[in-house]
Amino acid sequence: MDSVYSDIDSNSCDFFPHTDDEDSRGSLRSTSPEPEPQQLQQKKRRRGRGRSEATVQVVKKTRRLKANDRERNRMHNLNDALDELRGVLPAFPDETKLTKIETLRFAHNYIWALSETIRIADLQTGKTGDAPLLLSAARLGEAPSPGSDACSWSSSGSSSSSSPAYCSSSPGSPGASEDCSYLTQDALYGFRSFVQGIY
DNA sequence: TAGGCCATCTGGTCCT
DNA sequence: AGGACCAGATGGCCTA
Repeated sequence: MDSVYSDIDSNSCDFFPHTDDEDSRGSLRSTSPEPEPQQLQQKKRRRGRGRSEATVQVVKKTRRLKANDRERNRMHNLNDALDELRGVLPAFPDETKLTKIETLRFAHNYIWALSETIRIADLQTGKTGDAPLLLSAARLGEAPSPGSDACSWSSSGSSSSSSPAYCSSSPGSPGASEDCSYLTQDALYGFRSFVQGIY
C-alpha cells in the first residue's frame, strides 16, 4: 500500500504528476469492487466544459489543499479543547498526559461523580444541615456502590444519576453510599484512582 | 517487535 | 459551490 499515495505525497505541495488519475485514485477507496474502466472515465471527463485537463487538476489540487488545511485546523481546535478539558480535570503534577480517549472517559466519569456528590450532599444537607462543599470533598474519594439507590454501577443507564458508561469493573464502595459522615484524607487521589481505574 | 496513540490526508456526505 | 464533519487509511513515534 505504500504506493497508493506515493504520487500525491500529500504533505508536499507538488502538482499532481499525473493528469488522468484523479478518478481512479478516488476509486481506490471506494467500496465498489469493480473500478470504472478507464475509457468510461475519459468519456466522462470529455463531457466537462471548456477547462483544460491541467486547469481542472490545478483546481482540484487547490481545493484539496485548502480542505486539508481546514481539516488540520479543525483537528487542532479539537485538540485544544481536549487540552482545556484536561486542564480542569484533577491530575497529579508528575502524571503523564491523558490520552484522548482517557480524557473523554475520565471527564464523563468525573462529571457523573460530581453530580452524585452534589445529589447526595443535597440529601445530607436536608437531613443534617451540613455544608455541602465539605461533604462533596469527602465524597470525591468514594466510589459508588453497586445498586445503591438510583445508581446502577455496572450498566449505562439514562437517568441523571446513572453510572458512567465506561465502567468495566465495579470498584466497590467502603460502605453504604448514603453514609457521608466519613472524610477521606486523600479524597482526590482516591477519586483519581477510582475514576481512572474504571475505564 | 508488536501494539497503542497520534497527526495527517483523503473522499464522501450533509448543510448553508 | 464551498465549508464542516466524519470515518478510513497510512505512517511515524514511543513503550513494554
